[in-house]
Amino acid sequence: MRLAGAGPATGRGGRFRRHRGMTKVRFAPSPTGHLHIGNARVALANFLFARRLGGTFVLRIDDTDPERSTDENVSAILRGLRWLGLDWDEGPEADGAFGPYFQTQRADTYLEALETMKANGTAYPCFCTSEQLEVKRDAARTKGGYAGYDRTCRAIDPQTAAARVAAGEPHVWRLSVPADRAEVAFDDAIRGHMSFPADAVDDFVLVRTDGTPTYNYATVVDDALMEISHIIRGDDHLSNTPRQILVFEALGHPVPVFAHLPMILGADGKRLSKRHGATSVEAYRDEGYLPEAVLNYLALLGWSLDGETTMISREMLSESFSLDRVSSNPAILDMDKLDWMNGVYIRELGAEGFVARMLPWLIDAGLTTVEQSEAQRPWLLTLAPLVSERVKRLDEVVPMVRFLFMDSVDIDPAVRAKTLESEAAQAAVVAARQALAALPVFETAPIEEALRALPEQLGVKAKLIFQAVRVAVTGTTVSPPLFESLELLGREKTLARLDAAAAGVDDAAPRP
RNA sequence: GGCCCGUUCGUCUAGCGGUUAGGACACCGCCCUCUCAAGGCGGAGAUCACGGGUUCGAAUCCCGUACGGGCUACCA
Repeated sequence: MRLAGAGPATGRGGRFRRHRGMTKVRFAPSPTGHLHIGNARVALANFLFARRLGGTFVLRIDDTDPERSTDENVSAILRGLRWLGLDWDEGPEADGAFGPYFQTQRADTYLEALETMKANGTAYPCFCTSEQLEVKRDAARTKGGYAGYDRTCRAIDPQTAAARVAAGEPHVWRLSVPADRAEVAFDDAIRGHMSFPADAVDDFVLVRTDGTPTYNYATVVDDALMEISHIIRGDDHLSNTPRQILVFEALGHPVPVFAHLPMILGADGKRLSKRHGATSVEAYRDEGYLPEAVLNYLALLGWSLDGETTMISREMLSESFSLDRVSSNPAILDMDKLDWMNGVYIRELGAEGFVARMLPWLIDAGLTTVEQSEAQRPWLLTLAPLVSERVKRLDEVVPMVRFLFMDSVDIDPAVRAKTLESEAAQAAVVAARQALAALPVFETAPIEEALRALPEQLGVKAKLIFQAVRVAVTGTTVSPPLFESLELLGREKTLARLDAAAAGVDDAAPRP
């Protein structure tokens, strides 16, 4: 493989200096309005690679399409990255001596680089119109293998071409693929040796008629000027790599190391899209996933530490991530496993941590307020372990604890019929009410003691009694542990609900 | 069409010439148990896409085929 030194003469490539053995990677999303989960994984790989090697992680916004580059679209990307804790060393809202970090603000840079390529003959003007090209393309395709632009304008002699350009004739600038080049090859850090026939690379457009750069051109100019040492990206860019290598060489810049990550697919094996569920990182946040869980899960998608270890913290990842353990086949997002992992992280939060995470959800649901929660703090800390053990996602918390915050509960008629309307259940509710009313202190241990005495007293199965009380008090057949729940609810509400459960049945189905 | 990439339990993966093909999620059963979870124990689940080679020996190396994916734009 030819490196810069052996490449075309640079003429005046002074700005394209060699990177000095420093590890420097970049994540360069286009501002689509959200951070896609697949992109997040690319960002994570770059972040971890940089951390592992003590290198620099650059965030660059590849917004060659100014339409999309709104403040909101950009900040959505930044929010997503920050939520995951992927801090960048250089880029928007960070320091960096290589900015600006928005392609829309680097127009002059691309034109300047083009001068280098004009001077060393690696770029030439093309006057073909889009319509002409389309005709040519169709003709070539129906005939067989299409091999890109037919290089018509490359044959125009330089003086003539320069004159036409000077005369203001509309034109684009194309890369001149070296005629003597047989192949373009490189060693991918993940997939090994890659080789492409040079004639599979066409003289693609570098700069459009309107003077704006194309992606494959702009990104190379930026990677070169920002001294990126390793380009870690999705394998949808694998086929673009030979094109980009040729531009690096034309600019007289060393070619970075490439690493192409496999893509993430939906459950049906197709490219991930909306119908597969959440695709944006913020959607995962809104569904109650913890950033540390998403991060851990994402890291394991296409990468493994040893094939055994699954729970890996960000810190541990930063110490152990390596490209040679990235697999090269695409991975399907398994929401079940993500849910499981999220549950593990939730359980590891501890009471304090869990309260901190669930509080915004409670407030959002209108169950409490910031002010109230201060006073409720000890109560919330008691509640935390009862709930954290039973949820996989934070969005499950509100439905599970709602009964604790309401004045009364609604009971589904079918559930009521099944658990509360039998005579035994009615007797149990009444007996439980009496026993609980008589307790000197309304705490879990005495509550449990009182209720456990009931089965023998009444000659009824414990499960029937507990289930009746549970439904009466929580409104559902599934709830956090009963005795603890009653303490958290408090005597007053508990007794009121037991009364209502008895009365409710009487109203609905008066006994003879 | 052309050029590239990929293919180990349903899913994520370990494996890098000799293993009873290992682990995790999901699934099933048992235990624990006031429901649901969590936890513990056990189980089922992969002719390593297929066909040829190379080799004493192949999931591992080579070549084909099939299937999936990407690129092939004055999109990124």
